[in-house]
Amino acid sequence: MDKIYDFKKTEEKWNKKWADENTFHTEPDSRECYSIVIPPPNVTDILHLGHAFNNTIQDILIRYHRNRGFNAEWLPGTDHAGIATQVVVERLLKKEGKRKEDFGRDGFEQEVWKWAKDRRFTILNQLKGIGASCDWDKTKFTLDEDMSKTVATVFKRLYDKKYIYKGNYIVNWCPRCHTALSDEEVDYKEKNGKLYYIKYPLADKSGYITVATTRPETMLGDSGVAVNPEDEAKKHLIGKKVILPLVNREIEIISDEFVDKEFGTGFVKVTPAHDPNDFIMGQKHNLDKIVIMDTRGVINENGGKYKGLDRNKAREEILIDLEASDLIEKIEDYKNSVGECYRCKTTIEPYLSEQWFVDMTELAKPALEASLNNTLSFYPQRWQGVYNHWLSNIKPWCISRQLWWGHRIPVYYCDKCNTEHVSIEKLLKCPDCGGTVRQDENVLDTWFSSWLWPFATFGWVDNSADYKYFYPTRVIVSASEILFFWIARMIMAGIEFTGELPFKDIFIHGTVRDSKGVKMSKSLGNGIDPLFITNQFGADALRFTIVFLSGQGKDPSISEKSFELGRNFANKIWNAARFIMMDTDETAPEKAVPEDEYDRWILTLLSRTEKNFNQAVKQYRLSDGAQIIYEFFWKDFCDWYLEIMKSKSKKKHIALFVLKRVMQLLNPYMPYITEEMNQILGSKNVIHKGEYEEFDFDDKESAEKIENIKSYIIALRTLLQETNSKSASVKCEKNFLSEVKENNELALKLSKFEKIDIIDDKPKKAVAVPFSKGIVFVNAEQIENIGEKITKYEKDMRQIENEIEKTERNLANEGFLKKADESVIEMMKEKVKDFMSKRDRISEILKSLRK
RNA sequence: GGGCGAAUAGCUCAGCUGGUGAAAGCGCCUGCCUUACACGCAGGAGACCACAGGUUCGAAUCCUGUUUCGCCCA
Repeated sequence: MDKIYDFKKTEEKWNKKWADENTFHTEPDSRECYSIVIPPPNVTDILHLGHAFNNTIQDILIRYHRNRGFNAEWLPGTDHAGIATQVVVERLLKKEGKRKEDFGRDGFEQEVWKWAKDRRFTILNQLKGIGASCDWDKTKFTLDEDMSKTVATVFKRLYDKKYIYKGNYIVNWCPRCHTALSDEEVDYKEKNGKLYYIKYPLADKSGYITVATTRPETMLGDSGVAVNPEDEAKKHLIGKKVILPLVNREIEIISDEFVDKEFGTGFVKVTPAHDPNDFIMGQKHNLDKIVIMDTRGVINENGGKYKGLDRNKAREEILIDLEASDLIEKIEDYKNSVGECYRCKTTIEPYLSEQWFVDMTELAKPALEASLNNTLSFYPQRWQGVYNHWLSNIKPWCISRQLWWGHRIPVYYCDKCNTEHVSIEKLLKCPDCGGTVRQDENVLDTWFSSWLWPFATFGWVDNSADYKYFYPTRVIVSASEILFFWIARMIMAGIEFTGELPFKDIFIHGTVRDSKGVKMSKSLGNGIDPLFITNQFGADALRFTIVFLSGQGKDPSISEKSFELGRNFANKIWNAARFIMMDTDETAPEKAVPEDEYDRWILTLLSRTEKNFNQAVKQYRLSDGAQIIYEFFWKDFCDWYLEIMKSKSKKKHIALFVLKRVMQLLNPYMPYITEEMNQILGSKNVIHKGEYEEFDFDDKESAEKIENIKSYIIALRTLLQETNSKSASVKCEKNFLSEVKENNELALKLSKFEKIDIIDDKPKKAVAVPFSKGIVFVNAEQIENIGEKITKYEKDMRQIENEIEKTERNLANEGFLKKADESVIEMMKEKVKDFMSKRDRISEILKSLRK
């Protein structure tokens, strides 16, 4: 075996084997199943550290349960990502000097398919490289035929129930992408804008009022001015008319409690077709909704002389004209948040248009109920509140997008008999009159397919065997950003269409950040490429490190250097195994037969480790799980058990046994090296299909004994470092004498002293170090830094006395004795005893120092 | 503006329903190439658990307020 672990060789080997044997594919059988569906990455995505983190978590859960005999199914796939993909392809075409209109709708769709065909697998192939054990045969794409059929079926059901409807609403409109955006697709950014105070003359020529606005160009579409009914100073103007400047339209002053008296002048212009709040006000007061721009953001015929100007140019012109008529009172600097298209960063336009909506009211009710009665569990729990709050205030979902890439809305219009039909199959003729029909131009919001993902992917629409067996899934693993528009909606869809929750647990993990705590992003260039990490440190190292460093639901902060942690751990495992298997062809035994107290000690610790580990994974505390194994393996097993084994020339079967079990525990975190070790350790089965059996072993006495011996040896090592002497003395409690004698050889070897004397009498002048059962000394006439040592031990003394005092005060307290648990009182008594002997030891040391 | 969360060693953080002498990794200091591992070994320093009150026999842990930071919603 090599001195340094060669992860590349191992990873290549197992990746090939797993692929060749299609190891992770599974079919329904009699076992209990454990299934997860992947949050489908966008087809435009390439693997970043966030994906690596998200998928490592899922893989750990899947492999853990596969090891434990579940029929574990992890279904992979990708999302067609409507806008994102269309934008990418349009950009590519632009480089060739072409526009999508040059191809026509069908032609363009084909262009996108050309691009997406192989792209669908890019990120999934990258996932294979980090060990993701997905069932690749079941890979899905949201535009697969059966997925489309599911989407249309679901659309029809909701349409027939009248949950889906068409309506004129204010939506977020991107004039660049030329489509409506959902709230989630808009990024709001604080911007330094201006607040313009514009005078609107009263119609009766008795003066003017002043309105304040950040978007003066929208005045072309004003159909009212509003004041708060409680605004005493302005009350008398309600019902009066003003003349809208530049347009010369007469509009009314209305009252609405929605108006903020403190904003601007207290007069608010109302533009129902270009502002969401104004839209609501307009509905209430029956104001005209005047659309003043086209879908490209260019002023239309309702804008009079400004027609044909881009919205930004129109603003400039309007300000010049207002200025010329002396209608601008003042202009102030003003910070406001402006919405941008998440794709192309164009400022979005609130725009009145006809769109398709889903009324979510009824869908939300059972989804909320499932959370309130805890049928759904959130990890960490605090997300439950966020979820509940959102579902309690749910709004209609705008599902139409003016794109060419996606699921086209399955609605057909017959112009001959003026009817509207929804059809799952493509409709060619009007079912009523036989006339030709045309399909709705819009496609559906990408999330309209994603929300069906957990059941659609398993074949719900055909009521397949997979669907019946693998659905519902067990857990969804996701970041918090998509709790609402994906997770909550999947729950609603699951209940509505399958009558079941799509998963029981919701595991929300953090966002990966750089070492300074800044979110990793392409634009900042602070991202770490997971492929670079797997090249440099190995996939196991990548997986282990990222999970090790992330608390439950916490944002892990990570730099390239961080991954040394996982690499070093893999190397430690490799070398421990190399050492154990040196000069032996033994393989790991099925059963552990301990031969001495060292064996019983390490087996006790192993058993405790396994219990803690299983507990951690069950509660989704995966980072705890990693740390539990790390600590046991490195600190207990390598640093002590193997060293003891070396010194005492012990047999190797217990070491082999422990090593193999640790490999089994660790397999979900570091699949490659553990698989490799498992094979070297003589196992025929690959770990991930092995069935884990509980291991129980408990010998408290041996455990305690060895801990005391460790404490003794550590004290000797400290002493050696301080004195550089060859021989030491030990003075200890009587009940520890036999251990000292029996372990003399071991103590010499591990401490590197050449001789240790057991003494009773008080030492003369000496350097001393305390341990759990006594003191170790080196007699010395000259003691270096004696002052420092005295100061240190005096400090210790004060602390110990404080503790004793505190604890004794407790034990003397009636309230404590009455209310505290028996075990706690016992512990406190034990603590006082311990501290007292510790105090004695230190005072003895101080005495010998002061002589 | 409303809601949620965080604040523990130089850094990243653990500490589960109050009873621990506050844990770990990285970094730092000292000594080691001890034939498994320098991607290592041994030893050590370093934390009045953000601040102010309160509840309790007992608070890093529960409550209230303050400060700072983050996220979400409007």
